[in-house]
Amino acid sequence: MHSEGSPALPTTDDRRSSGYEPATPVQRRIMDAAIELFAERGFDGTSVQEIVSAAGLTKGALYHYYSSKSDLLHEIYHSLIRRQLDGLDRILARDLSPEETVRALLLDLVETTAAFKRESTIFRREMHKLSPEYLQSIAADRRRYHETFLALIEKEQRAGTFNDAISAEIATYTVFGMINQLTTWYRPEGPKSPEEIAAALTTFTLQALRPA
Amino acid sequence: MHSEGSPALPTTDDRRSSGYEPATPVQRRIMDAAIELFAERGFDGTSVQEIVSAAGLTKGALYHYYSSKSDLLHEIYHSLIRRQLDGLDRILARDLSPEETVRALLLDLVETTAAFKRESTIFRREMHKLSPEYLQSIAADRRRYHETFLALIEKEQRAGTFNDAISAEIATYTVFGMINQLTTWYRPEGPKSPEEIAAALTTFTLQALRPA
DNA sequence: TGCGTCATACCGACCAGTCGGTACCGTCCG
DNA sequence: CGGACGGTACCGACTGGTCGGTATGACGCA
Repeated sequence: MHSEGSPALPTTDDRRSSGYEPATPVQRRIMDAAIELFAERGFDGTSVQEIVSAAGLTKGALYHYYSSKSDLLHEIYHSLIRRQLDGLDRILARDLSPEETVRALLLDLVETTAAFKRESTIFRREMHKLSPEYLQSIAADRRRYHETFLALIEKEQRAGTFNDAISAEIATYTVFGMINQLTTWYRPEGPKSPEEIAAALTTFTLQALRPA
Repeated sequence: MHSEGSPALPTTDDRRSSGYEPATPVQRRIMDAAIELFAERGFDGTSVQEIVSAAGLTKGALYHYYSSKSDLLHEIYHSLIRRQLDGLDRILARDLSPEETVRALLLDLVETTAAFKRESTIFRREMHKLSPEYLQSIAADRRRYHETFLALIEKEQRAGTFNDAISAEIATYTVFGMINQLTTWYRPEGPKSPEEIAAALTTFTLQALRPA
């Protein structure tokens, strides 16, 4: 159906596969400014001029590296999702017990969300602004995380180590809802460290799932 | 409308407290269009022209009833918050047991969020766009709900009927996070009714808080 | 007749994106 | 060794169009 240049989707030959950082200092400055402003004023509430001014550059520089304003948003989402999926795979590869897997996943989710709070905030607010095809790809990634977590709980319920009177689906939604909500109240300088938050959330979750 | 007769206690100050609806049909049409479009495209992503076109009117009509575009947003927030706080007060007035209070609160939150899904979505995404003074007032309302719920849990923990190994704060954040997350996955035509969702969430929460 | 209600026409500011141009680099030829 | 060459990085003025908001007046009902 696409007869000519369609929006660039993320491809597997990403040259920055060893890291998530932009290639040049100028790109880094642009992304930093964009993340800061998008998190503060929203995507539509931020003008390209504001971004480049904050970065101490001009529009020429931005459009030299990025094809559009949405391109910036795509980059932000992409690097965040990639980071989270990397965490998921890394933890699954460790082949821990279900309980320890839950603990490790929650820790990773909390730490990632805390460390990239602005990006997570943008993602939470502006996900719906993605182009349909891009949204589909991102949604698939998220679903994978969701399904993995759900399957983990359901398996243990069948084995009798988790309480099957609890809806695994609701439990999953609750956990991810809590993670998303983090961006609204977590403060780096606040009294609770990410580790403490993750520990408390894990206790809460495992306590709810503990057999009757 | 619920058949169970709420006595509709007329706590009337001069404002009409019996309903949250705009006074005139034209206002209703404007608000409906605004809610629909804000939920779909975001506040900044929606133009005033689009709102009045969708409502079959012109800008003259909108600016006759509302002072600005932000005013529409304020109205949406205000009626939603008022509805939720009314629910809170109504439930507290029933003086139920703590467990039943939790159950009733969660049911009301889920039902309200489901019934006003678009408004809740807008609220979740665009809260930060409120003017500082308005934000302060809305935040105070939210905090009241939060503090009430938190105090409820802490009181029972001291009484020994809830497990005090659980962080009451994390539990509260988790519950409200789940409610907020509802707007991203709840579908009126979906398999789970608001009542079922509320029941499952209540079970999950009370199970986690059950003494060791 | 007077006022609430709404339409029409319009404004200045600002928008994302473009384009001609420039400064500075390594490279290669003479 | 030097100077022409070409590519990358970036500048900043500009464009067509859209934005939220306003001024003014017509229409109908009390």
